[in-house]
Amino acid sequence: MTAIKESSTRNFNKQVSAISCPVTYVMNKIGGHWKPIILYHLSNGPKRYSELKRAIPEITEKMLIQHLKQLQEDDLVLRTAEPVVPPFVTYSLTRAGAKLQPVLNAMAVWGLDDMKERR
Amino acid sequence: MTAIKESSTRNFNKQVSAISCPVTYVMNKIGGHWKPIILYHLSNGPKRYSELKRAIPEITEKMLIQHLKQLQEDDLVLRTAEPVVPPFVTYSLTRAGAKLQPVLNAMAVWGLDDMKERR
DNA sequence: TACTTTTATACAAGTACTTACCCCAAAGTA
DNA sequence: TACTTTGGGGTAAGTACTTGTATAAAAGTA
Repeated sequence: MTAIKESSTRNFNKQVSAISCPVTYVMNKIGGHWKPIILYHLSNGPKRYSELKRAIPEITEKMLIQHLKQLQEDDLVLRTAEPVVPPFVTYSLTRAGAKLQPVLNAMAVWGLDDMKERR
Repeated sequence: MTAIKESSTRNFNKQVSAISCPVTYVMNKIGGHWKPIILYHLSNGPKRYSELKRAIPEITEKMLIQHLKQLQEDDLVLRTAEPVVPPFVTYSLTRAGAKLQPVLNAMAVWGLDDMKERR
């Protein structure tokens, strides 16, 4: 799962900066390329793993799983597995994750507007 | 400047996905750890290079310059240099950059709230 | 003269992110 | 029997991100 050194200079810096800058705090939680995209797709309601995969065809399975795990650890996403075969796993937003909606919406609005302007 | 291969699989995927998902489009422009942070600091008004450096002590000069350049290329940030020695360079948001304010504000609001909840 | 200031650039090395490919369980279906 | 389905795990290799250190110009200051 690509372990991240707890004590790297990098990690330390990111943690320090999060204390004083709220945007830095947010980026530590949902930064990176895929997380906001995953959260955006989940904001329309819970989805199965395979549905997410279809909704975001460009992401590899590895990345999808990895980010879903990190989002679980940060308590933004909830994983619900039913013990059947083949597996039936559903991902949904937690309360904290649901609160990200205004952020994701603001992003989507800006994105659509910017795409239009540059056309 | 760490050239990025135009034709990497990675790049291709990111471009493809941007077409259908507005959040993906946004992440292609302001994704990564530092860009939103830089934009956030510039949203309070234009700043000199050295002011940005002081405002974000955890970023290295390399990263700061590199991201400022990319933001210029994406037409989100404007660089204004006065031809004096020592140099006097000011960075400010473009019109498109200024429109990101709702996004950055939504982030800040969520961050402050989440920090409070988890205390 | 030597040191400081500001805004960078260049190169090497380390760390993280992403892809590519192969593997698995256990029930259902051909 | 053999193949399909779902939700992953493991490893290696490639690519990008980040740091660290050295370097520069040209005027002002000690």
